Amino acid sequence: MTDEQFPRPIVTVDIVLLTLSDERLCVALLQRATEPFQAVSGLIGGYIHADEDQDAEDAVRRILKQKTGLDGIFFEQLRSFASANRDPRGWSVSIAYFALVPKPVLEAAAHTLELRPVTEPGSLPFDHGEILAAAVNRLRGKGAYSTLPARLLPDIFTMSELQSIYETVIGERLDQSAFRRKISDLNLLEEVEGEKRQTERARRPTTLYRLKDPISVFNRRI
Amino acid sequence: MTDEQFPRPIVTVDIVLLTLSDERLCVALLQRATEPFQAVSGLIGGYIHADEDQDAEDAVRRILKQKTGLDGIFFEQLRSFASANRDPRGWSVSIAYFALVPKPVLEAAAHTLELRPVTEPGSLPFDHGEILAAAVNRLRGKGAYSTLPARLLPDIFTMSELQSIYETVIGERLDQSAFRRKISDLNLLEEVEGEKRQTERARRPTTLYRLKDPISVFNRRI
DNA sequence: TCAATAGTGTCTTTCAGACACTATGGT
DNA sequence: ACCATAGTGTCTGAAAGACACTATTGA
Repeated sequence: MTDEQFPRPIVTVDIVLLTLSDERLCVALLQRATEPFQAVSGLIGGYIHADEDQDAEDAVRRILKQKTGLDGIFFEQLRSFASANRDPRGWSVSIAYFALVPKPVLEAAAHTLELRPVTEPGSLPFDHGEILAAAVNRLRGKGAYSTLPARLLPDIFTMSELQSIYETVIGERLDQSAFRRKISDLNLLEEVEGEKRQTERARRPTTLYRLKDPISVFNRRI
Repeated sequence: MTDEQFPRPIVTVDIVLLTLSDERLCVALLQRATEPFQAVSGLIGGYIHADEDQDAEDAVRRILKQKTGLDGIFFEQLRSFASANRDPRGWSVSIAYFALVPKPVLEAAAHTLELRPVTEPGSLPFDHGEILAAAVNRLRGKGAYSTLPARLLPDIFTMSELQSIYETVIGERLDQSAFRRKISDLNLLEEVEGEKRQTERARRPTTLYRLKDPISVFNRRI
């Protein structure tokens, strides 16, 4: 830090907003209003506003609110992407975040978002394809060792729904018995009183659960 | 990304350079040449030079070379720290990296670095304390599931040295038998011909090993 | 009673931890 | 012969996977 005669790079925040639609992991995209890549769908992003944002997380919250209407959803920093050529406007830094939202919450709040399966995201502007891939990787990796995947469900859910979401995130089938045993050993959930059966075509009523802690990380793989 | 009338933040790169000294994990600090915090020891860092650096990793390599003389050592991105008040000069972004270097390599190349145990780093400028803590956390967390800790050893090492470094990084004693079994199951190492006993006071000669791959990540905990 | 999912019991295998044991070679 | 470290064998207990089993209730 010896010299400050260098041009400052552009700094933006980009958010990989993930949700579950039809048992598939999907990314929410927004059509760009301005150049470059005007009218192309890309990650939700924006400049940091030095006057209103105290830190990068503030910028994420503001941008999510402004551009999607969402508020109070889970997000965490992924990493930054910084290079001379990722943006045609010049040297730029994107501080990338990934966010998880239950589909119903997304539908209630969101403006006009486009959902695409993460496996076939189509062509994305800038290096958004790479950022998306990094987010999915992170979710898959951390998903097996944390309650992260539960952030894709509503606050209250059944054990089957939880298992199903883990299967989707991790990408493999899990044994029902072992799954319940592990979840129960880890003591992550609490029962919700007034059990009732959800929408499904099941006959037998299902116990409902909620997370004790917003987010838990553990050693053993689910 | 709608508007570009906002002042651009300062963007720097900061490197948490870790090594092992006396069985303790230490961070290498550099005395700052300029304000703010002139003459205070802090992380190795610098501005991105938009003209010479193609990306952030280029900046890391350049800064490491210029400020420490080190070349070709392991580093990876940690995360970014971005806020209005982390730097008295204004809104700033630090893309933080952590790097691992064997002590002999550090001593051979380094200019005037100061080594401090990560457990007692003293008072650091900016939010460098927080960045250091994040780096140590990452190393501890990832260390048990990868060959990362081996980057603190020379290319060729004994099984005992490897075990010892894992113990230091993870922060707990490991059973010798189980350790060797796991390492051998994972098939990470290859024997080096011409076994010889190293410096120690051991009587029996020791087999020497090197890593097959620069870095490996695995599922099971060491 | 049947369909359909909820939820449990138990066997087997795998693996980590503990710990005692053997091996080697300089002094 | 002895010491200090290198390196191995084996027992035990915990947990994972496989899979069959029972439970509940609307239709």
